[in-house]
Amino acid sequence: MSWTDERVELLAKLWGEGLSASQIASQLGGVTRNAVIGKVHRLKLETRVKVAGAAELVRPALAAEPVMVEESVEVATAQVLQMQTSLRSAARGGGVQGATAFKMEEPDDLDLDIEPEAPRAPGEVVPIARNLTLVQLTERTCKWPLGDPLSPDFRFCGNHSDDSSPYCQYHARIAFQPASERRRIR
DNA sequence: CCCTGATTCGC
DNA sequence: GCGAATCAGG
Repeated sequence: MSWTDERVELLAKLWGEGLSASQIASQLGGVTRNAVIGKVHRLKLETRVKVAGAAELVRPALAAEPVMVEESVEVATAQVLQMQTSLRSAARGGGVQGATAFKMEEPDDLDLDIEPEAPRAPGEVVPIARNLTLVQLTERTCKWPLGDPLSPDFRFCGNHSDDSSPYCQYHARIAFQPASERRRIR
């Protein structure tokens, strides 16, 4: 695959929106993240504020000059996704498993993260979804769908899934229920 | 281990 | 110009 004008244009657009090199690579197809990074450098379009993994991702959107509403939403979305990734890795690094989940008893519904149809026992822990888009899924991200597939807000859980499984540990339990355990699920 | 971008250098 | 390998890092 070569760098046609169209592909370069898409690259520049996505890079400007704050997507990571690997995400852009998967969306372009036929190239690796290394290729994307290399191209970005050759094009000298470094404008993006440092990414370097975690730290501050709030600044860029606010510092940028006025943009059209729709574009702002896209940027904000990308940043939120990155933030979730950062928070997740931060929690993982601390070895505190509880930090990535919350008890169902607290009705502090963060809307997007709750699967209404999922039956849960009191006190059972529900993982917070990463809300990844289709192109962000990899071999080891949970592919449990969240929301309306026809909506632009459609996302996937995206939490880590064990090698062969298409779902994270939590959603695998829901997806592959033994007949004995399956009770009334509307 | 998962991920990020940066750089080098043979092609 | 291209991008795999490598480096440095969260």
